Amino acid sequence: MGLRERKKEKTRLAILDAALDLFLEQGYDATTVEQIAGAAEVSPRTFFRYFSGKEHLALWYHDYGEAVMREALDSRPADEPPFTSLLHALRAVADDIQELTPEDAERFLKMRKVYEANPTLIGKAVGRAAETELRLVDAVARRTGLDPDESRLPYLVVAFAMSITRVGFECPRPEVTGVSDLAARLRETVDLAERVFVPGWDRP
Amino acid sequence: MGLRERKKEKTRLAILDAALDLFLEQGYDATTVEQIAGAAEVSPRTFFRYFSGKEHLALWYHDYGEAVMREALDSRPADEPPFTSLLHALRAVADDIQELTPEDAERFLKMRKVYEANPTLIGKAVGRAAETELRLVDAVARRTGLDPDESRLPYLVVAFAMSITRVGFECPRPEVTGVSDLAARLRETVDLAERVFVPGWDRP
DNA sequence: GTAATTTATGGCAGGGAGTGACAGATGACA
DNA sequence: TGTCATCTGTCACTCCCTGCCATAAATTAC
Repeated sequence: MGLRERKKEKTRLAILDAALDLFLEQGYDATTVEQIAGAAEVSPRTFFRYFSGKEHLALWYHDYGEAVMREALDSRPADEPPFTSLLHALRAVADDIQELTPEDAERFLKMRKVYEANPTLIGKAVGRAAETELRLVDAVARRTGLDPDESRLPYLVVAFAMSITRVGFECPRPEVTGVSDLAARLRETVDLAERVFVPGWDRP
Repeated sequence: MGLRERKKEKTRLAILDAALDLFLEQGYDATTVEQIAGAAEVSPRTFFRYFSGKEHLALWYHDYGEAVMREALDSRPADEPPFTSLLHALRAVADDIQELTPEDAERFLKMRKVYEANPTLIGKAVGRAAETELRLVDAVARRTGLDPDESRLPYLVVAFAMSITRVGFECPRPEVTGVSDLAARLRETVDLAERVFVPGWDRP
């Protein structure tokens, strides 16, 4: 990796960390881009080159989570029922969270606190998740050979899987003290949900 | 109803209709609040007194839908399993859509077209739905006597029900030509979903 | 090592969203 | 009719975000 790329990564993290600290200190809404940029020692204009906006910061781990999930999905056998595949993908996400570097884990937990203090952010995150859903529907449709214009099954399968994700992540209590807690809760929710569907419901 | 209230309702609808037409004409993003206010013959400042922003316009029917759903939920027997109650509430929403006045039905369908042309709007709508979810979780927790801090069941029940709603409304094809189509599809999705859960899964 | 090229950064200008404050207009009501 | 409450428009302001251009830094070629 060249000096240029390393520098970019450093600024990206500087902005992210500055933002997280400011959010926790004085609240998400009360924090301006100008402040974040100032704390990270870049110009506001540069901030927008790294992040599309304040919201983008808050959704930082979503894009990563989606990538993990889609990779995991691709690695499942093609003839597996899609819901089963998605649940495995969710477990892969849980595993991945646990393997975050200490720095990333700290960022992750800080962001979680920001979410707890700003319920409207949850809405934005869920909105972002809706876009992920559309891509997953495509993936599931391709895997099953179903046409999403004809069958509502791919939509349902994905929507249910995302519900499980959301419930696993969102529930504020009991309090989460580390990424392991969170991973455990996600796994637990997957286990719980696994038992409530009639076997084979997700087969075309 | 006094003259004052009638006038307010008229302005509200004037703004809404002006916005819908502009959205369809030149796109949601390209339409400014100033234009909407101008077309509705009010000042921009007044626009913001009626709607918190452009987004609020797009979520106009959500608040109403939530109200319908919660009323329907309240009217179900308290000892009914919560998921069953929610599915009945969804059917109530479907019934309600069908009974919209022709004017409201037209607005509803126009808004749907705007959504189709602006996928990011779906995300915002889903985000709003997330707030609805939290309120429904409370309602379900109260009905079942479950503590949402202890059991993840209320969350799951509500999240699954909302998934069904979303799938029913969102799926763009086959094309929807009237509110009856939409109501039918919602009912259809509820019927489909009803069969995929193991009986009694939602009982504490 | 130096020159040429690519790429990141900062500053500036400007549009659009959204809000608070105040003055004037208009319906409500005695 | 006169008083009161409420709605409306104007103004000024902050913040978000983008396009544009000049500068500075890293990369590559020579």
